[in-house]
Amino acid sequence: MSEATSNNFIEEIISNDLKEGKYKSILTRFPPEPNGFLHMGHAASICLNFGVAEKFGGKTNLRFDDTNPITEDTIFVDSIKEDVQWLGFKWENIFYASDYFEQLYQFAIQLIQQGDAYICDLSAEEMAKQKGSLTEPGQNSPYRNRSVDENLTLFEQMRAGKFKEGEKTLRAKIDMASPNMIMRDPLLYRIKFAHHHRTGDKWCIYPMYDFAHGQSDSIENITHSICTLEFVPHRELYDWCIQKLNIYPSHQYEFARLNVNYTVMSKRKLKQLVTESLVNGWDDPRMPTISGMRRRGITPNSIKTFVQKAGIAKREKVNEFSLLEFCVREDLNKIALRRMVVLDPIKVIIDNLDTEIEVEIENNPEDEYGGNRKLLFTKEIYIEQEDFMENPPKKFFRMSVGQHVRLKGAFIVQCTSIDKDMEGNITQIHCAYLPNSKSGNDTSGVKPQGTLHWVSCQYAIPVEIREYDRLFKVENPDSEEGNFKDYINENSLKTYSNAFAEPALKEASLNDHFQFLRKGYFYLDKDANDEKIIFNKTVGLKDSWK
RNA sequence: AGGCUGAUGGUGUAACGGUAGCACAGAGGUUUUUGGUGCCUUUAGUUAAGGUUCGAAUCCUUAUCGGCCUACCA
Repeated sequence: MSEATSNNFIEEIISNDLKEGKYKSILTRFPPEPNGFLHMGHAASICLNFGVAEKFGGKTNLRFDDTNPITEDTIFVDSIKEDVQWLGFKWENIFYASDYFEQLYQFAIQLIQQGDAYICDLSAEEMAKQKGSLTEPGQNSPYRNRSVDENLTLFEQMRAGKFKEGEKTLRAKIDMASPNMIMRDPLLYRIKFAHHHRTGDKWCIYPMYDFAHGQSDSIENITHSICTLEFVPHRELYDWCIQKLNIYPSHQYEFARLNVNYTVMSKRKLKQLVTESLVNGWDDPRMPTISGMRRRGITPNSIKTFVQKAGIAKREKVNEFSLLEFCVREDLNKIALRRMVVLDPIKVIIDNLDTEIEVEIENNPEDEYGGNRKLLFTKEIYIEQEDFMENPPKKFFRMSVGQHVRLKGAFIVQCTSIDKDMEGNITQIHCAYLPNSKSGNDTSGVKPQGTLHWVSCQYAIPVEIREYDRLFKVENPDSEEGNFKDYINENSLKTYSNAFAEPALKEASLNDHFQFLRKGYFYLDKDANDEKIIFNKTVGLKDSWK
């Protein structure tokens, strides 16, 4: 099997670096901040970082970028670990930026000693004012030329808690006229009297992202530090720090974040949906979070395939949700156990049947070793309301008076009449079955055009089915006028509380993925219990009938 | 406006100066005891204008359009 898949531009860079002997092996890292749950965009980053390492025989560290104690928490650390593992990746080491706080502090001292950093007394507002604009240079801070000794003393006092929050900062001395705003004497350290999830109250000064990330990469000897496009302007500072400190030269490469239409992919917005109860938590099956997708029944394989098909490039892009659906169906079609569930039932009476007849149906036609299961065909069954029409259009292959249909795995039936209530609603349907049409032994010669799924009224178990639609009404909520929440699809959750499932589904577990025949792929909800069995619809089947 | 960055069918992605290909979506057909799956066919593209070259999606120039950057967030 010749590997024909071409490299993406990151893999191309790595491949060349390896070829030129720049590195003997590569080391990447996935660097989430533990302040929220991972989403599809993170999945892309995970697949990229771990994927290139696997592809080129390297390793990947999981590193928590925990330099802002205000927002970070161990519950996020735990969920992130779980999600990465669930996707099927193994990290070489787990590190935390906070592991390096002492080392980072020493790096800061080195910068001060070299005259490359200074303590600044400006407030946030004053600093912003002096920053200049995109077209105008900024002004130097009046504190820019403090002596090395004074800076050293002040920095030591900052660490010792001698100053209030916001009173002093450590700044890099670079260039207030740089066309790159990031390089206009950026903040390196700020004072925060906050409890850190790992270092506790040991520190009251914390490094900024720009002073922590590159150095952390360098300390770990990361060869390729892969991040998203918005960090492009930070690369100049990333390189500046490494060069001034004269430490291991990790290099940063940027790719376009992954977006999917009809949803949002920013931690901030997802958090808003959760805190304002617009969805039912981070793992709501409508959320593009890893935990939401897991709960919905989307498999790690299909996420990986999707990310792979979506590709890695440098231009902003929005992928179609239908590509994800395709990947999910492709995976689930091979592994999902076939079962019959009637979501919206109507009763059918087989008038000429007075016994129970055992029938056998395959568990998965795509799996020759999948085996069969037995079901009882009984006098009273449920079918889907939408599978019957009193006045059918020409191409309606389902049930209508006089028409023959096959009941999956059982018999051919012919509808004889319908009962209605006072208001004219159909209450039940009468049929006659063809005794010589049993599935597998059909000698009736009748060839119905349609096959319906069904459950026995007597043996079916009640279940709740939750069906999900897109979370937003517009393709790209981010680029619409006004607030993204104005475009929420208020009908994104539809609950069938009256559904009936074949008995085998009593044994459903979180290890099983199901295809409910003619309806779609379904997955047991984690909140289901013995009293209430709940299934989430993962994705529907392709439907070529309108 | 300053800097950085990008532009290939509806969407996403290849082609590394030499036949614009693949996937999804769409359309049509075929198979089928799931209107599923499989299989077959098909529609549709190099932002624009110049230039270099035997030959340009690719190199050069200009234009146009998009994204990002002025948080004591990451």
